[in-house]
Amino acid sequence: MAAEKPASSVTIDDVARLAKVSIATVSRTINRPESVSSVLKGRVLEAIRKTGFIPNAGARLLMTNRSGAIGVVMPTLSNTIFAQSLAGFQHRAAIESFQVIVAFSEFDSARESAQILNLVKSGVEAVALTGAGQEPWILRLLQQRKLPYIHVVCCEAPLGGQTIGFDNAKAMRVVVSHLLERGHKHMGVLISKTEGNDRASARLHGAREAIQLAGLQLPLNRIIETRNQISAIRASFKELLKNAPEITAVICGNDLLAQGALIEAQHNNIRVPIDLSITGFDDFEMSTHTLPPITTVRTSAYQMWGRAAEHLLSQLNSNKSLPRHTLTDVELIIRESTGAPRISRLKLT
Amino acid sequence: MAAEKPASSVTIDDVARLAKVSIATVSRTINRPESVSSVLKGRVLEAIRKTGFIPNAGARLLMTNRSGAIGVVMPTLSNTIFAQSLAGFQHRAAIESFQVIVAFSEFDSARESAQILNLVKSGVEAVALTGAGQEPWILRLLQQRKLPYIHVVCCEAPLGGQTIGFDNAKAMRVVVSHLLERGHKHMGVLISKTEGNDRASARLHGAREAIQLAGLQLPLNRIIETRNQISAIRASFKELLKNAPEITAVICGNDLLAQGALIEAQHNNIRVPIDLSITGFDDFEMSTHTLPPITTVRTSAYQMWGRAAEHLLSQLNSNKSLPRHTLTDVELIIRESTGAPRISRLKLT
DNA sequence: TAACTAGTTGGAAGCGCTTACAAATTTGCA
DNA sequence: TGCAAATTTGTAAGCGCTTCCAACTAGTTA
Repeated sequence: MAAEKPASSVTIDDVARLAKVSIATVSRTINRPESVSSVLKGRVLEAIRKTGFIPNAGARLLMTNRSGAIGVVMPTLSNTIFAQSLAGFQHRAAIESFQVIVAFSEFDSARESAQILNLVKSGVEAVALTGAGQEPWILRLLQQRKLPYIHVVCCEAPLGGQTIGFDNAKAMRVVVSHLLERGHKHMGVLISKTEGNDRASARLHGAREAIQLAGLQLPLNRIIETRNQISAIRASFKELLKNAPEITAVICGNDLLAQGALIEAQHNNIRVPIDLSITGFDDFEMSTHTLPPITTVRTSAYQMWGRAAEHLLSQLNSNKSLPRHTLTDVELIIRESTGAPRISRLKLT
Repeated sequence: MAAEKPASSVTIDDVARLAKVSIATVSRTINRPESVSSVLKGRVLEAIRKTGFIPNAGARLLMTNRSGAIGVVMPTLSNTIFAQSLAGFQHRAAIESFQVIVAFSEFDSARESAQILNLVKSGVEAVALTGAGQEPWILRLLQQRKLPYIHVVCCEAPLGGQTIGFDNAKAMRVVVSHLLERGHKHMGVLISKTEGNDRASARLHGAREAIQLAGLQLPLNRIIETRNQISAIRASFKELLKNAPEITAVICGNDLLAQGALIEAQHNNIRVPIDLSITGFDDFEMSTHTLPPITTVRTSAYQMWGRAAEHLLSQLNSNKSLPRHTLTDVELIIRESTGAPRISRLKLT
């Protein structure tokens, strides 16, 4: 009655012994099966099955420097868009059997750096980052270690980094153009906290630019920065209308904000778009279904992040150089939340 | 002019040489600094700083069998509740500097097993699983390898597994009780696909049980299983009302379904709760803000998953045994989406 | 002063794999 | 059939760490 070895400590030696081959042959049948004769391959496979052998991750990583894991850092999951993004990234990585280690910065650069550093320490082979606002030292560290990384949701990056995404400012300019075409002269902006958030900053900047280019004004009290939380958004929306009751359109930095704005409008009997136009950004699934559906910018986050993963993986699997900047399509989706500006004054309840 | 060593290949030897100590001392100042004299510690720290040394993850894992990573498998991120769940889990793990590797089963057991296996292969120290419907072989594999794992969002598990969560059936019975108290006699159920989803199954079962216990019926055509997608949910809601126009309340298996139902109701001029009551499950942030706000069950997913992480981590850090089953609080949150049943017939547009 | 303890430090042995290289075997072709 | 080439297999050398153990130092105590 031989003592059973705990499955967790079955090593390649055990398999080799059982299959009556050398450990090299076992290793080869796992990693390059075509280089092993079918007879031995059969014996080894059988032994692996019998023993429940799973190669030790540490030993493997030590020899190959391949952990099979890639990291991704996002600000948060409290906005659906990031859930979609993560899903797109993970799904693409899973196709090539890569594991995804996920970390959140909570819109804090220092925290982001720490998280990236932890990813490096844990041996990821590549990293995807949200936006391009990272602290330079951590990017330099990635470069020194030759760890492929990519900035997603943006189109330019410091230190010659790679990007995949679109021009946030430009996309927002398109939104404003649409509003201008509809005849709006007085607009307000609801945006995520811009500090340490280059996407939000760029979108705000794009909106301001387009408005000013049209010879109009965007005073500071028509720009409200707010948190990713419906109650906060509703309060901010109300504040915006109190600050500037003359506005006929509210430009939201993302669809979550637009949803919050729409909800608060409903609660105040403000009819959208008759009394007020509202625009979003990102195109949530939900934005088709709200009443009214929301005019927004489709950024295809799921696909974009999927391509980000693909980009990193192909860099790991080959040495062919890839385009430094990949632009993804964005599309203005005009729905019913935007219309002509109202004539009469808006009465707040 | 000495050739610079690429930062990625700075080893403990380089640090030792620069600090003029042995590699053992370097290792100790990293792992048990209290056992090193302050003089040498200073020299080593300085050398680490200068070289940018980061210990090789593979070598470390090989020696210690500690990867500093834990895995989590969820069905999807297409329901906000899982985004919250993942956030709770990751945040708790990050506190103890653990990395989180995330995988999705897409409600497919075979895929779930494969994902769990991949997690094991990549060296995670523990795994959190959604529900208890996993294939037995993969759970047995985890047990054989003595990998701590826990089933979340449920309260009993096969093979003596640990759980943290609540009784889904019981919670749903509470929902139905509420509806019964309001006087409802004819109810329908909108639920996620139950195949391979033990939480949805349990919730459905709980609803059916409570209804039958009240001497009422829940015919099969009043139960619609649907996907996590607003358009699908809306169609299912419509189907349900077509199947059984007599129902006065729709019990939804989660808040996403409830939101979809509410939206479709709005589009059909069905007044909630005057014409129809709707209940949810999970308590999204959004559910306070819909018109009307949704009666639901607060499951505190963020906290629950945070505790799941905590549970696993404390198992890794000590050997003290923990309670096999941890029950979390659930609470019926009564809001305005439930009222008395209507008297007149419902007219569908 | 010698012997002993407690606190530091370094030498060296692996951890479980992959892979270069050599050895053994098979195959192809004159 | 014989010999070179091609294929398959095994031996053994690490990968970069952690940690056991022995050696050394300094501080007590007899």
